[in-house]
Amino acid sequence: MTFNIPMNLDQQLRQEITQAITALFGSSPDNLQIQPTNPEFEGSHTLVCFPVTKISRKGPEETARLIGEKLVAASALVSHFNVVKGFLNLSVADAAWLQVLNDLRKDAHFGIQPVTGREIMVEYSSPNTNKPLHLGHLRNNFLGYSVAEIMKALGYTTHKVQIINDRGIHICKSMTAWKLFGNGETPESAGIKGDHLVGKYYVEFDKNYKAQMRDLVAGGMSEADAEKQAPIMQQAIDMLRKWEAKDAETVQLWKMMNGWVYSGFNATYQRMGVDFEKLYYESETYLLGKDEVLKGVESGVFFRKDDGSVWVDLTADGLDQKVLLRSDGTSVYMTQDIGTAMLRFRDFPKIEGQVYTVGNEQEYHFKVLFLILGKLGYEWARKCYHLSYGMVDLPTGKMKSREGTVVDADDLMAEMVAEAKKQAMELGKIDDMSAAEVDQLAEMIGLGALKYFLLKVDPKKRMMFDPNESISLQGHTGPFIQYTHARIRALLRKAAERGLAPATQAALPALEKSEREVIVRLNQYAARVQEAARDYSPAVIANYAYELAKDYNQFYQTVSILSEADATKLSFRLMLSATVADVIRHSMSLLGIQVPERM
RNA sequence: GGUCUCGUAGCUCAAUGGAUAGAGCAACUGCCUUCUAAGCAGUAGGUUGCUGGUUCGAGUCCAGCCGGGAUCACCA
Repeated sequence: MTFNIPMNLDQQLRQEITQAITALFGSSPDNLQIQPTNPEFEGSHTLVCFPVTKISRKGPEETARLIGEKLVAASALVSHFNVVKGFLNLSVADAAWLQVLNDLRKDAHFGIQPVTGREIMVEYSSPNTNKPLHLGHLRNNFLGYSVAEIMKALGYTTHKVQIINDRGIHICKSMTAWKLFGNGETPESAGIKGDHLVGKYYVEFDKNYKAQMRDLVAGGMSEADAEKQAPIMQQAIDMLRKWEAKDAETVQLWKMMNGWVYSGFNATYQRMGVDFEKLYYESETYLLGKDEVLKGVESGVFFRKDDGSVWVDLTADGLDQKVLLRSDGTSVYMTQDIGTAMLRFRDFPKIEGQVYTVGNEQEYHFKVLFLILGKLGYEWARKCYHLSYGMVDLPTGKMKSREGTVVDADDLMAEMVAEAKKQAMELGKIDDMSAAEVDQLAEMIGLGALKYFLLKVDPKKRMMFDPNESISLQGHTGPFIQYTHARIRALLRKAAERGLAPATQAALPALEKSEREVIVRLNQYAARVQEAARDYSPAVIANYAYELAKDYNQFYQTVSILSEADATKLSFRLMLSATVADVIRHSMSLLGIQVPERM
């Protein structure tokens, strides 16, 4: 499938610069460095001329001047230039900028050139089922969802999935404690969300476990022995054994409590605004990798030790040896992940790879996993990517469930929405809204603030979550950008009331500085989306949306729009505003953030 | 200890090897009788942890050191 894609301004300019340099000096470097001009200088595009001096055999300033003169003479785009040291600052003609806006206005993809026929899978969330979601899961979910949306915007068919860690000792702990102390309590009888109720018994387990250990140690037992010997732990281990033996009563309890957790999770996911195409359950996949590992033993990829355990030797890759099957033949985490990966490529044969959104404490694990998949001969192993993100720290330090410093996802979302509502009411701009409309708006703003806060930071970096600062709705925040959108929409409504419509085709003799700057920013959007996808970084989009909103606000505050006497200018400014609103909405949607019509 | 990773304004964060390192918050000054002030303009705030090296050019690359963090389980 081929498209007739019109060349965009950046590509055209690059081509013209290459031609100019070739005409002047006989040849041109392949990778010309063209960067946005610093705001302190005039122009929009800057050619860094130092690398060209090798070909020009002249000083950087003279090289820049010669190229600039050539471009002004030969290029329809470049209107004038200035040289600062070795930097050639180019000013693009206003007519060209107007063309950029006209093209953008007509393009449903805002200049993004979609690829087609490519598919990718994005895994995110993937919680344990023994406690509710917390702040760390929020970063995970928002990141994974956003990366999937960004890939989608580039034309990929994306499959959002998660692996639910529904089996193992952790859920057995909650089950044991519930059995011992629950008295048949249910989410309904307790009036508590299912995931929180199960989490309550996980905490209950831990409390009793600790008390028992203390007693045992006081009685002279070593700490290591006490950890294993504590009666309640014995009961949990017994529970796991029964589960693996498919004991009917245990399986029934397991199903019931996991069911509570799922309905709780679903409510949380819904409020978060994330979704999944398919859920994988560890209980259904944990045996799958075993066959592949055994096959690997036969083909010599893995080896068996005397005690029967199976290992992979990665010392040649600079890593260690890693166990894949225990001596009793059971699977470990790695084995399960091998099986899950294969299952997913079987379910979705057209995906070219998958993105695993998992915290950076598992970097070693994924390095090993991808190496193993490669050794097993799977081509797609090279296209698997660990979207590794940093921990979210609190001002008090690391979140620790044992110390009760975990920030609960449901609580946090509720607080953010409540704060948004409070501030909206105080401003008094929405007094005529119905209660339902106010709630809907508060939801949009509160979640927008939270998502933006977590997404604006480079995913790879560890970040600080200060509850007081994060709840702020001013400055470099989601609500700032939402506000800019709402204000434009209000402007357009008011214009429509007065019978004024945005131009469909902009035509002006010249642009105001602030107008040109907004168009220059709009022109960068497609490239920034590409960059975000390349780096798996929603932060790129988040920062772009902020820059665009800032540029627009400056324009908004500098020129008059509805009271502009010149009808051509007025309709052009409406068109520019409408385009900004559209790009804000689009870019924010890539972050999973909705924008309001008024606020 | 081995490996990986981070260290930028008081705080939280930006900066494809390029120009005098930028925003927001906090502090201080202005701007609502005119399109939404959740906004705009301005002041102040820096030896980019330290020392070398590579380069025309280093916050960015390399080496060493100092200081955080992660990881190195027949846990997940």
